[in-house]
Amino acid sequence: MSKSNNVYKDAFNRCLRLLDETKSLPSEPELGTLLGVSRTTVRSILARMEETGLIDWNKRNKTVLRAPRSEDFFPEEETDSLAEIIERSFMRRLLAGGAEAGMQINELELAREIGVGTTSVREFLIRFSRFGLIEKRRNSHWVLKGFTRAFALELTEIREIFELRSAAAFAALPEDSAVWADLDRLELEHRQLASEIATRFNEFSELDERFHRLIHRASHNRFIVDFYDVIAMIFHYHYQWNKAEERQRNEVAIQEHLAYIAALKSRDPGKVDAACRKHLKSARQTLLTSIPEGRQMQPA
Amino acid sequence: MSKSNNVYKDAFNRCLRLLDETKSLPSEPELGTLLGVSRTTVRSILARMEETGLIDWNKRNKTVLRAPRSEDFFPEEETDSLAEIIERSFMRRLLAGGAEAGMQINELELAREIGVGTTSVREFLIRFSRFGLIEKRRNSHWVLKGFTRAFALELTEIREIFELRSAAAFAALPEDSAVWADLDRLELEHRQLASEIATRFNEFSELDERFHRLIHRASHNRFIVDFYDVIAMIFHYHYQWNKAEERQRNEVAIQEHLAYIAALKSRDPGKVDAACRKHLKSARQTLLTSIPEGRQMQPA
DNA sequence: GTAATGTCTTTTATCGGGAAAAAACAATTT
DNA sequence: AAATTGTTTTTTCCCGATAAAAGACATTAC
Repeated sequence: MSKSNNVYKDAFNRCLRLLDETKSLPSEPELGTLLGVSRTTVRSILARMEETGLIDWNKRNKTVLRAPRSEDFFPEEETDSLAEIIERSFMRRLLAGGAEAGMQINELELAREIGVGTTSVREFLIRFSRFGLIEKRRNSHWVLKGFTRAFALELTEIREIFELRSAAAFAALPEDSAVWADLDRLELEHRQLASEIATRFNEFSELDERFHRLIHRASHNRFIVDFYDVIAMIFHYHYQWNKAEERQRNEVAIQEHLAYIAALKSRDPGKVDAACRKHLKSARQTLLTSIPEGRQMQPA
Repeated sequence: MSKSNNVYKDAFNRCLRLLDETKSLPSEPELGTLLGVSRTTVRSILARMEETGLIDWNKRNKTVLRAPRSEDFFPEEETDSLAEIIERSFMRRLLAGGAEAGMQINELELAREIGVGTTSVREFLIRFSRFGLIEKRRNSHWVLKGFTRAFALELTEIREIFELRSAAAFAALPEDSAVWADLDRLELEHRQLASEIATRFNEFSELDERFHRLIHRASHNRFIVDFYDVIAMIFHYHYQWNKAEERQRNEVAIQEHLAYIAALKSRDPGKVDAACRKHLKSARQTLLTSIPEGRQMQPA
C-alpha cells in the first residue's frame, strides 16, 4: 500500500456535484482544469461514473444518466491527503493537553500512532517547522516549543509590522488596479454576512483569511505573503478550539473589517493606519485571551 | 547502503585535532559533549584510534601514543551530511546558469544526478522552500522562482525592517545584559580583522554572520531570528560567486560595523538607526550589483 | 555514591520499490 | 489544423527495511 488514491476520490466527489447542473460533461482536459487534476485522474473518474451508471461515456459524449445519490460519494475521510491527516492528528495532540514545552517529539511513535509511514511524518515535521512551534536537534529528535503566550506575542508582532505596511501599500495602489474590485466584492460579502450573522457567524473565519490575504498581497513581497500561512494556520486551529463568544467576536471583527475597508477606499494613509491598528489590536486580544497566562493552550 | 557514517567521520577528524593538544583524552561522555555526538559515536572513534595506533585505550585510560598524520584523517568530502551535499549541488545548478525562472524542478532527475535517494531530495526541497526561491505545485513538480532582482529586493526589504527593530531593541537592553560583553568581543575581532585585512579579508563573511545574528537575537522574536537563516544562506552563496572587489567591500563593511557597534554602545536611538541604515543600504547595494538587471544571477 | 564504562534498545537517516497521478506522445475526430 | 481521445512513459508519494547514531539500562571503577 504505497499511495492512497485520495486525489481521485476527492475529485470524484467534486465531479459528482457537477452532475446536478448539467446534462453532459465537458471534454477531458476541461474537466481536468476544472477539478485541478490530470487527465489520467479524470479518466478514472469517468470510468467509475460509467460503471456505476451515472453517465453514459462514449468518446466525446458523456451524457448524465441520473442524479448522484449519497451512496455514490466516497466517504469524506478517504478524500484527505496524508499531509492533512497528519497535521490534524498532530495538532489534536498538541492542543489536547499534555503537550508541554520542551517535550520531545518522536517520529516513529507519531507515525505508529497515526498509522502512516515515517517518511510522511518526517516531511510533515519539516514543513511544519517553519511555524516556529517545533525545532530540530541535529541527528536527533524534534523539540516542542509550545503554544505559549510568548509564541502568540511574537507572531502578532510580526503580523502587525507586515499588515500595517501592506495596508499602506494597498491604499497607495493606482485607481485602475484590479484589487479595488476585489475589495468591493469582499465588502459586499461582509455586509451580507453581517446581515445574517445569527445563522452564518461560523463562515467568518474563511472570509477573514481571504480579506487579509488580499491586503498582504499588496506588499508584493513573498516573505510577507508567505508569513500569512503561519497566521492562517494558527487562527484556523484557534477558531476550532475557542468557541467562546464566537458569534459576538465575529460580529465585532466584521464591523472592524468594514471600517478598515472604508479607510482603504478613502486612500487616506492616516485613516488606514488607524483602522488597521484597531483591528489588529482586537485580533491580538482575542488570541491572547485564549492562552492562559504561564500555561499551555488547552482546548475549550 | 542506508545511511552514511559522516557524523562519525567528521567527529573523528575533529577528535584527531584534539590529540595534538593533550597527552590523554577525557571520559567518553565528556568527549561526546565536546564533539557534539553521542557516546556510541565516541566509542567508534576511540576504537578506530586504538586500531590505528593513535592511542592506547583501556577503560578510563586513553593515552595518546603519537601525533596524527594526514593519512589518519578521513577525506573532507566524506564528512559532509547528505543535506549539505544536496544543497551544494542544487545551488551550483541554480547559479551555474541555465536556471531560468519558471523552470520546473524534477526530484527524480536531481536525485539521479546527485546520486542520492529521492527521499533526501524531497526533504531538502521542502526545507529549502522557505527561502522563497522555489514553489510546490500540489501533486506535481516544484517551480523555480529564480534568483532575481525582485527576490533580492523583497529579501532586503524584510531584512531592513527586522534589523532596524532588532538594533533598537538591542540598544535598549539593560546595562548588565550579557550581550554587551558579546558585543565587546565582536568589536575586538573586527579591529583585529581590520588590521590584518590584507591577508584575512575572506574571514569577514563568518564574522558578519555572527554580528548580525547577535543583533537579531535582541528582538526576542523567533520569526526575526529565523529569518536570518534566509539572509545567511543567500549571503553565503553570494560571497562564493561574487569575488569582485571582495577585499575592498569587506574593508568598507568592517568600518560600517565598527560605526554600528559604536552607535549601539552609545545607546542613542537616533545614532543606532542612522548607523544601521547606512550599513544595510550598502549591503543591499552589494547584493544588487551582483544581479544583472532583468536577468538571472550568474556566477562571476 | 557518583561517574565512568559496557551492553542493549530505540530512533533517525536513507534507500529502493511500487501504486497513484501527472505528463508526454500518438492516433483520432470534428 | 486544432482540439480530443487513446496509450505509454515518467514522476510523485509513500511504505517498509536497514545501517548509523542516539539513548537507556546495567555494571564496574574510583
